[in-house]
Amino acid sequence: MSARTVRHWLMKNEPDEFGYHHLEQRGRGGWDGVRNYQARNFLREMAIGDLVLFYHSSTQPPGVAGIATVVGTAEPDPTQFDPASPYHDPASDPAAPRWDWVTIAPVRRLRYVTLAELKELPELASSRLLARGNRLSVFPLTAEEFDAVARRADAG
DNA sequence: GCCAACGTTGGC
DNA sequence: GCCAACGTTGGC
Repeated sequence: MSARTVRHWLMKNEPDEFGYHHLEQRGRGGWDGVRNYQARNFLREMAIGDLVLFYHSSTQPPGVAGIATVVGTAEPDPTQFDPASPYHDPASDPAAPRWDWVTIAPVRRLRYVTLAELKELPELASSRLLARGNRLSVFPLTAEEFDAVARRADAG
């Protein structure tokens, strides 16, 4: 038995670009476009079986749409080498790629939990999710934070 | 559309 | 190494 316990994460995306419904349609998907070193380093810490809250940002209202799980660990994000991609990074050396992605798959859709609801959860009061000025698109949650959101969704 | 917050870039 | 300028994020 592995001693490693499942870790919990939150990942943000704009639903118009890649929302939870897209993940459901495709079955699995590479999480491309992360171009922030701190977020990338979190991607590199992810292990298969880790659980992810899939958050919709820059939409009205923002909120958590579902649960996903990591099915593929970090590997080079191909969009960094694609000149046609908005995520193209000409400074990234193919011999030492700068940016990674992970592959995730849906676990279950949640009743949509809006940001306004998240702000009311005492378990999230000190979470990075609600921290002022937090713009990171990938970051860890505690199991307590993750469970509080799932319970809120299930409570209707 | 506005704006606060933050990361990155580049001149020095 | 500093820091001003600039670009991006993301809620409102």
